[in-house]
Amino acid sequence: MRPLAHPALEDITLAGILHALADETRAAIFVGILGGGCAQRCAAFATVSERTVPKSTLSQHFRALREAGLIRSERQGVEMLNSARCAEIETRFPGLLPAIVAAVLAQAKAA
Amino acid sequence: MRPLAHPALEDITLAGILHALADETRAAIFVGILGGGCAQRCAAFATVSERTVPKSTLSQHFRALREAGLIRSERQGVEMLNSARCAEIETRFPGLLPAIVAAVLAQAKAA
DNA sequence: TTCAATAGTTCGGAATATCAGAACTATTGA
DNA sequence: TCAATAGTTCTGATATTCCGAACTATTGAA
Repeated sequence: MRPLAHPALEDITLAGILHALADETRAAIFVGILGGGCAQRCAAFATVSERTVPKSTLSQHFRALREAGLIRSERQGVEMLNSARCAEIETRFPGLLPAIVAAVLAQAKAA
Repeated sequence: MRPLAHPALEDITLAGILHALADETRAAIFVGILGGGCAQRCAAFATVSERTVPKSTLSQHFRALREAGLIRSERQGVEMLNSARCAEIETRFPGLLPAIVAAVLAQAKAA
């Protein structure tokens, strides 16, 4: 288990962000973390959009979000607390995350 | 050569858009089409960001953008004219494309 | 201290997507 | 009719993604 890799702000790329959020499950997880108010455990998303996500898949989704720079993960005892790096990303790509989150919510509402 | 498939507005998904634009080359093409003022031929992007894109790859990129609903392609004589479906998408996901385009430009400027 | 339980991670193989060269199709102008 | 131009499709190599199984790390008992 290698230590968690979080890219520095200047290493976060637009392509990385878009790729990470292009997956419906990951987008839902990210919005869930954002909307949670506080840092969220991975297991909180064992079911997403009424679909069960296998543990290994879930772990890879979190890794993808982490490596894209979208979330920060810190071990807290036996679990992992994940929070969104919104403020940082806002300085680099102003308005990007709010627009994507709004689109996620708009689509969820439409469905 | 089957007829060109353009999704209806209601069939355009956020995931599709993000996936299409998560590729640097495709994002550059899309921004180029947008910034061109008029519809652009595919061949106009034979080199993108100082890199040569093989014809077949270029064709697949245009197909990806088309199937994501980002562009509309119409044959005009021997060539293909591509235009962005911005206005339509704006009604479905307000603010999304402007934010992504701004991010593409911001990142291009930073590099 | 040892053990079991919990939370995530990594490994491995099958399914899937992407890239680019080669061959193909469609349109136009000699 | 033919050649030239602009894209598309086919194909095989390469790279990703998914998920079950095995693994690691932390904690709270017994």
